[in-house]
Amino acid sequence: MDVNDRGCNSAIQSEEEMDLRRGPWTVEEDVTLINYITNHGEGRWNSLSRCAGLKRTGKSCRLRWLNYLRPDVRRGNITLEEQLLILELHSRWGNRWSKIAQHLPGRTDNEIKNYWRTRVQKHAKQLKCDVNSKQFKDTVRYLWMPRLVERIQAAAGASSASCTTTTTTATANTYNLSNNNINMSSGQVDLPPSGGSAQVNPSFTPENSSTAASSDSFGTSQVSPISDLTDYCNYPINNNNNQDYFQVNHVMNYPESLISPPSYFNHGLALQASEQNSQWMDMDGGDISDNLWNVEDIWFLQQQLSNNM
DNA sequence: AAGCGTTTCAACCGCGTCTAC
DNA sequence: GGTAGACGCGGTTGAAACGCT
Repeated sequence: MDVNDRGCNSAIQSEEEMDLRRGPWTVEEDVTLINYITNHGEGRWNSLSRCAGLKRTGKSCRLRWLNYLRPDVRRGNITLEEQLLILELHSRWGNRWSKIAQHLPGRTDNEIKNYWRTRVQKHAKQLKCDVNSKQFKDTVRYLWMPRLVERIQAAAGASSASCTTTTTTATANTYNLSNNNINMSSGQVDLPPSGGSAQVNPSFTPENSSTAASSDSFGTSQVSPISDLTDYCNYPINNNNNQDYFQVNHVMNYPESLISPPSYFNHGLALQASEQNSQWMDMDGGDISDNLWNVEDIWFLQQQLSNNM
C-alpha cells in the first residue's frame, strides 16, 4: 500500500509552511514515528512525515528510523569480529559504508562510518600517514587484521577453556569461528555470491559476546580498545611464541596487489625492534591505552614502513 | 569545582540516482 | 525522452559526553 493512500488527507505543504523542526529528536517524536511505521510501514518518507504529523523532513524521518529507531538496530560495542569485517570489507570496497553495513546485521552505515573516522583514521593520523595511503592500508592488513584474528582466537580459546561442554581447540592458525563467516584459518571473510546473507552472527551482541565477556577491561567504550592499531604496535611479538603470530598472518589470503610476505615480516621485525625499547608495554595483552605510543615508536614504524613498501 | 581540549555519534547537507508521470 | 520529486549515500557538522589539568 502506498503511503499516499494511507488516509492522509492533509494538504501538501511547503517546508516553509511546515515550520520544520531540526536537531535532536524528542521522545515524543520518536514515539510518533515508531507508532506510525508500526501501523503503516515505512517508505515514502516525505508523505509519511506529513501524515504522521511530524514537523520533520522525510529525510530526517528516514535517518532517524534507519539509524536509531529500527528494532533490529544493534547498539553498543563494535565487536572484534565486526572490526575485522569492517577492515576487510573496507579494503575491498573503500568508503562504501552502506554496502559494508549490509554485511554487519544491525549495524548502520552511519555507525560504521563513525567507527572508521573516529578509530581508524585516528591511528592513521598518529602514524602521520594518509588513511588512504598504501602504507596505512598495508599496516591495517598485515598488522591490524592479523592481530584482530589473534584476539578473536584468544577470546574464543579463553571462552572454550572455561566451558567444559565445548570440544573446540583453538590453535593459532586453524580455527573457524562458529556462527559467522570469518574464516579464521584463511583470514578471509566469506561473503555471499551476490547480495546474500554472509554476516556475523546477529545474536553476537556485546552483551552475550564471549569476546566482550572475556575482556571486562574494555569498560564502556563503544569499541574494544585492545584491538586498536596502537595495540598491535605495542604487542610483544617476540616472546618465543611469535611463530604462531606469523603463521596466522601467513595463511591469510592477500590480494596480489598488496605487498609481499617478506615485506610483511619486515614489519614484524620493525615492531619487534620497537618492542625492545618499550618496557612499558602490556605484556599480558590486556587493555592498552591509545596513548601509549611514543614518538620514537611512531617514527621507527614509519621508517620501517617506508623502507619496506 | 571549573575550565578546556578531545572524542563520540546523532543529525544534517549536498549530490547523484531512481522512479513515476 | 524530459522533468520533478523521492530516495539513498557519503561527507561533514556540532552538541554532549568524557577526560585531563
